[in-house]
Amino acid sequence: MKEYSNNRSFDLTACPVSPFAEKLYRLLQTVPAGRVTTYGDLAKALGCRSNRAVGQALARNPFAPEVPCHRVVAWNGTLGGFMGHRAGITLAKKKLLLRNEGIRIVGSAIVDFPAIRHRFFTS
DNA sequence: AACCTGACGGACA
DNA sequence: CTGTCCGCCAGGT
Repeated sequence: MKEYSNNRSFDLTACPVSPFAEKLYRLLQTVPAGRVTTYGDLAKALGCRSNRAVGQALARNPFAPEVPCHRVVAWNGTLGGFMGHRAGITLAKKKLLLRNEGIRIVGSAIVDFPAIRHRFFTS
């Protein structure tokens, strides 16, 4: 069963993760459907200077789709750079998930990316 | 502790 | 456009 006492909608009891990953997942959950974010944005918001560390944590995300890792795209709004996907999540499936949330994709690029890019820092 | 890996991002050929 | 290389750093072994 899931516990929500700490604003989490994933079960850390059943599947413990590192503090870094927990922070990341919780942050990612603030990205609403229909919006996307990037690895770099997540890293920056976490005060982490390694976007790779973010990607690594997302790659092992055991809480999909509660933790919407499919809303994380490359810095330039493309879905590419998805070399070596794991956990059976394919690029095609991500496209479907995103399109199901109203996000339009042409080729491997998100249409109107800057407009639907979620911003963690108010500006 | 040392080493390897990587769903990144940038630079370069 | 493609392919390499490198810095980044958390996590796994």
